[in-house]
Formats: sequence, C-alpha cells, structure tokens
Amino acid sequence: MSVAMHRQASTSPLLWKLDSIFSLSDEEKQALVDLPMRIKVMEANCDIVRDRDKPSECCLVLSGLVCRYKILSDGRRQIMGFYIPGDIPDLQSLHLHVMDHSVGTLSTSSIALIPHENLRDLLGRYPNLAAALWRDTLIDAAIFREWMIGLGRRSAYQRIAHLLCELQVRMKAVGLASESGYELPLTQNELGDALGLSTVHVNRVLQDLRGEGVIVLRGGSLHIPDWEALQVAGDFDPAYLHLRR
Amino acid sequence: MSVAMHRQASTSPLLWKLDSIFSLSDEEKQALVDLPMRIKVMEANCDIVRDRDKPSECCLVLSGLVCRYKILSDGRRQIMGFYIPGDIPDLQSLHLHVMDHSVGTLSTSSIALIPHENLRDLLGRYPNLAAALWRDTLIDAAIFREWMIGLGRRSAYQRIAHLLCELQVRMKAVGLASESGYELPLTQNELGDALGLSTVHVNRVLQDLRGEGVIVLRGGSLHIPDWEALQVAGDFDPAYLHLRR
DNA sequence: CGAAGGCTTGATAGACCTCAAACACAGTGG
DNA sequence: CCACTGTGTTTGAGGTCTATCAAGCCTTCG
Repeated sequence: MSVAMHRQASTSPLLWKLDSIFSLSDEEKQALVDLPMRIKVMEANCDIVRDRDKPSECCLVLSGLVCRYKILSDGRRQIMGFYIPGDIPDLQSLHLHVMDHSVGTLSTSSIALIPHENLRDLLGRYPNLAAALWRDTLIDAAIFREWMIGLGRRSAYQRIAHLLCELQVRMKAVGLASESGYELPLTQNELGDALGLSTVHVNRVLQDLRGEGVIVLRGGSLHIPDWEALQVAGDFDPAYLHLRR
Repeated sequence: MSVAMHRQASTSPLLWKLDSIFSLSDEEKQALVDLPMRIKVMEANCDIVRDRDKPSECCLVLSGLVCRYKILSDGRRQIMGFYIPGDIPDLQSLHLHVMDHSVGTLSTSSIALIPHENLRDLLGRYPNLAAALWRDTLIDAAIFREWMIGLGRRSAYQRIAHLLCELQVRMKAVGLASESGYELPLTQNELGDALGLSTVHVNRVLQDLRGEGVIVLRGGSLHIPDWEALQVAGDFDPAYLHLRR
C-alpha cells in the first residue's frame, strides 16, 4: 500500500464523521488527508493521554473503542464519553493545555497522533475546517449535557437504553452500525462506570431489557430487534447529536 | 453617559472573564467593546432562548444569574449550568443552529444580545479572539464533565459543596465574590434541579453543612467561614476551570 | 486443567425520593 | 393595620431504587 493510500485509509473515518456534521470542500478534505500523523495500535485498557498531561498532539480514533474518564480521589471511576472511529477525543487539548481527565482504550484500537502545530497551521489556513472542528467540540459538549440529564434525572433502565441508542446513531453515522445493531465491546463494569451505576445493577437492568425483547446483547455484539421500542425505553431524541439530514 | 462609556460598561464583564482565561491585546479588547449589542433587562424566570429555537444572536450576561436547562418529557427539569456576568451561555449557537435546550434567567438580569453576523465577522478578523471564545466553550464543556462526575459518583453532600466551591471560584474570577462568599439567589428547588436531587433532600443536606459550620447561607447570600473545609467537603479541585494563574 | 475475568444471583443496607403538612416571610389589598 | 396570598423552607413518615457484600457460575485461554 502506498503512503498516499495509507493516509487516505487513515483519515477516512474522520472524513466520514465530519461529513455527518459539516459540509467540506474537496480541497479541505484533501488538506485533512495530507495531515502528517503517526499511527499507533494499542491494546485494550491503555491510556492515550492522562490526567494532568500536557499533550502536544491530538489523537484521532481509527478503529476500536476509546473512552474519556476520570479517577476520583476515592478510586472510583467515572467514564465521561465513548469515542468511535472518526472522533478526536482530545481535540480540546489544542486550547486547553493541561488535561483534566484521561483518555484510554476500551478495546484494541488504532490511533492516529496529529501534532498540534500541524493542526493549528491547517486551521489557520482553512477557516472552514476550524469551524468544522469547533462544531465538533460543541457537539461533544452537547453529548455531555445529555449524559448529565441521564445521570441526574433518568432511571438506570432509561440510562442504559439511552446510551445504546446514542451509540447506534453515532455508529451508523460513520458506517459502523447496520440498521439493527453494532459491535459493543464493553463490560458491564464499564457500562456502570459510564452511567453512574454498580455492575450488579447494570446486570439486572440488562436482563430486564433482554427479557422484554428490546435488545439482544451477547459477546460484545448488540442487536436491536425493535428500534422504536429502544428509543421509547431510553426517552431518546437524537436532536442533541446535531447530525445533518 | 456616552454611548462609548455605555458600551464599555456593558462589555466589561466579558473582558474580565476572558482575561481570566486568555491573554488578549488592547486592540482585540477594543474590538470586543465595539461590538454592536442590544441590552435587555429581564425579570427572574424568563427564557432567553428556548429548546428548538434557531437564534440569530448570542446573549452575554451583564448582571444577574442565568441557567441552562432542559425540561424532560415527564416535566422534570435538569439544570445544566449556571452563568454569571461575563459568560455567553449560548455561544454554541454560532455553530449549532438549533438549540437542544433552553437558557433562562434565575434572578433579574441584564443581557446583551450580539448578532451572530457581527460576532462571526469579528472572529474572522481576529483569529486570537476566535481562539479565546473556542477556549471558553471548551471550558464550558469541562464544567459539564465535572458536573457529570458529581451526578454520577458523588453524594448529595459532596455535590452541593462542590457546586458552592465552583461558583466561589468563578465569581471571584470576575470580581463578584469576596474572599469568603458571594450572592447566590437560588432556591433550594433550583439547586436540586441542578444537582439531580429533590428539594427536600437539598434542604436536609444544607442543614448538615450549616450545622457543621462549613457554610452560612441565608437570604440569597452565601458566606464561607472555612474555604478549606468546603473544598474538602466537595472534593473540589479547580483545575477543570482552566483559569490562568 | 487451572486460572482469570466477566456474568449472574441472593440477601441486606442505605441514600434519596415522595407525599403531606406545617411554618416563615414578603408583598398585596381592603 | 391586618388578614390574605404566594413562594420558599422545614419537618416527619414511609417507600423505592440502587449500592454493597458475598458467593457461585460460565467462558476463554494459556
């Protein structure tokens, strides 16, 4: 595979993702493809950047599943977001120089590292790309807000259903979900850390959802027989994802 | 008062605030002061923008207290952030064209409305201002994340203490808090809606905090006799606010 | 086959919610 | 001046959701 093709293959999840939220010209897309980046394959459960780090590059997820999390002083963990191919979970480090949380892999993942200076240079030359990435960080924030609603006001049952809906829509937007499901390599413990629940309770609620035939979750693979029902169960409205179309 | 002075007075909370998170030149500050804006005084409990609106201007808080919130399908409310003078709670509407939540006043407030087109024009001419405001939205997102941690993993006691700490630091950064307290015109019901708690439980926990001498909260005014103790009670670390100094 | 990690189940406990009512206080109007 | 009203605070009692602890089970993998 040529370097050019390799690059094309690397950035294509990002192109897919940006295309789902913003309209870019061919020139702008090409500029993204031309970005220098270092590709790195990482095992599950490795940190990409850590709390208090001062990163000098951003990480773009190419494959696998990544999360943003923080360990509290008493050792418990809160996961604050899941990141899929096309996402740049630490884009914020461009303007926030010290990390206030960590980012790590949940499954074997391949990651592209893009130096800040190259990204900054690019955004200076292409204001439209800067707008696209600003918009991306704002959608990230919208997702945080939606999670706050879940953590603050929704039951465990709704929270789990809501998360499964969100990932279905986001996965679909980058071509990683079929009409009725996707790969979800998460343990029940990790789900609990994201939703503010204990592992035991996650297990019980998943059984309810399975029992009602709303989901089929087995071996890291989620099947959704009745998308309508899952949305109702999670009180889900995809407006906050701000997808085009 | 001349128009120029009026403008100066209007934008000064914004200058204070941006100064606390970013370094701006005098020319850039002047450009902000020169922004055209419409000033509006609003009663408590009025909406500034509503869920599903498509605003064509941003609102800058000049005085008072404003919040970001969403009403769920069952009628309950989740407050997702408090905004004080100098904040632009709907800055995101520059790039996210449909609101996915509402913004409204909590006390009598004065608000400056700045048309998107003028703001966009300004950011095009001053890339450094664009960076400052992008950074501001990223800090907003960092605050969402911290609230997620609270909602997901902290006890009611910690959550309340943490919020009071956050507001002390933010108020102080714009000159609205003394060393030991600030005006907090919030009802216990509003606190509950922000923290995912019932009014009754907020009341009980506040009594605990008062009983321990950690806070004195009366008539919309918060006094903090022991700042150290409050930080410990809330497991508070201001790093996520990304203030300079 | 044994070990490790994840899943499942049961029993008990606690944090927080809901309902209901009383209380405090400021503003209003006769 | 004093009832009257409305909003916010406080208190009590009972209930529920979810956590914690503890153990057994299942699958994968070396």
